[in-house]
Amino acid sequence: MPEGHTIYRLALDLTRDFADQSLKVSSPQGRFTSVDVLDGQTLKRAHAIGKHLFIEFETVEKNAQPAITCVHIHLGLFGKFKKMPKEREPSSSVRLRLDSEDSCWQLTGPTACALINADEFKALQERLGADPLSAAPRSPRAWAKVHASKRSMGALLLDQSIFAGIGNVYRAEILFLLGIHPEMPGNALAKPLFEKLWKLSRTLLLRGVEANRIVTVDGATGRTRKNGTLHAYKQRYCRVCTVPIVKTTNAMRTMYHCPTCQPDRQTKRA
DNA sequence: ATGTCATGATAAC
DNA sequence: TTATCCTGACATA
Repeated sequence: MPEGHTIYRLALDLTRDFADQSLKVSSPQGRFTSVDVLDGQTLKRAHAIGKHLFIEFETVEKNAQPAITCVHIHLGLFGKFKKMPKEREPSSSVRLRLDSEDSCWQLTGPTACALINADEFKALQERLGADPLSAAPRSPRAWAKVHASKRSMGALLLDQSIFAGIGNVYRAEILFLLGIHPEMPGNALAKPLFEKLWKLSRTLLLRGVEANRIVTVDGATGRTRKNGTLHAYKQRYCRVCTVPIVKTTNAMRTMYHCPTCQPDRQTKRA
């Protein structure tokens, strides 16, 4: 499930496998047209902001100083970026393939995969809000936006210009764990509870990076399919109070909440 | 075998 | 608010 944890983990894994190595870079699908610029160049690092992945290459052209060339990738709903056995032949749907001596990664189905210049990177950086994975444990700007908004907490958590990296699964889980009704307006959230929310987002995302999947239930390993790893998202019954989970729509996305554990649409204190 | 929905985001109305 | 893009898993027939 590509929410922020997936992208952060990808950045770590790509950096681990490829940093400071010259790579064979190709687009078997042919839709990443500027891929030639990167072939044979050195990958310096990969990093993430929210659900956006950036891979930086040091590119050297003839008679020119080395420059940094940045690839911007967004998986969207369907994208996958996975490590493959090196001997695997790329299928015709592979948008981007990276090969080192030892490792091979393939990208399929992304919403975005393109070179961007420094200005375009800057614009993205400014468009995105703070990422709980990379930013300080508190985010004054996110608080200011939430505090000033009468939009629902469900909508605000999905807003990438406020919480970069939170997706539909994490929003359901975070609101459940804090007992916040998804329709509660942002301006009704007391500051201490916002601080808790930010810290919890960071904790859960970090756990997601480690497990490489979303785990919000304490003690759930996520290894077996039977022991659920989630509290509310796509769950039938609340595992705390056993009441049926309610399915609604919030900000045009499916929302799940427990009517007993998240009863209160009014002002909430921590 | 066919249809529906999904972790996301954008453009256009 | 809707249509649209990309792909795969699951449900229904």
